[in-house]
Amino acid sequence: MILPQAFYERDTVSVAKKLLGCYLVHIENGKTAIGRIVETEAYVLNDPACHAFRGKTKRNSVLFGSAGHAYVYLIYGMYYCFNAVTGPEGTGQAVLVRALEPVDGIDLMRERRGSDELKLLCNGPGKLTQALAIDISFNGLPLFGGTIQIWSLESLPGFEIIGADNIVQTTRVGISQAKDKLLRFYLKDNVYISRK
DNA sequence: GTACTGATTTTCT
DNA sequence: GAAAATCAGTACC
Repeated sequence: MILPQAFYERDTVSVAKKLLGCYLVHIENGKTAIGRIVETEAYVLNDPACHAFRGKTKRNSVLFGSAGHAYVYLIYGMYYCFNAVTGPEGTGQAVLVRALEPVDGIDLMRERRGSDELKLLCNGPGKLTQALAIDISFNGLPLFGGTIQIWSLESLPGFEIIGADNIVQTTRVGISQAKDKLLRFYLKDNVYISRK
């Protein structure tokens, strides 16, 4: 099923954990690329590392919109990061998707990434946007019915339910503010995460 | 194996 | 002018 908008309206940390094991799907001109989310980070209220912390700007305006939309921005002048807006509208919170396990459209991902190595296709925020061809034009698009969607397959037989025992909680990557907050989550023992 | 560097643009000080 | 939610390549141990 496609995760409904209400899924994203809950608190950001819960959404970050619940997104683990879900599937990020990009369908474009009949070409499909799907990855299983294995690593996320929460950017929350009163969080100096969150782009919304210093108020609304042109770049982060989507963060202050309603939950369940994509927040995409350019980082270090060359890579895009993909987030899902969370929480009550206007609070400026989001979950950053940091790594995917390639599931479908793998040859397409290899082509876009210029690499054959499965483990290197989506194991980082800049890499997964490249593999799924996500760029700034996706900023603000809904995740519940557009060209980019997030699916949960938990209710189907044969798909693993992710519990607390399978989630590792640790500190976020690449930030200098609020370094000590434990707001990064990844699937235990998964080889497709960006780093230990 | 780890460590450092260049690429490149938006944003804020 | 500096820093930023990064990555790939190179140098060196």
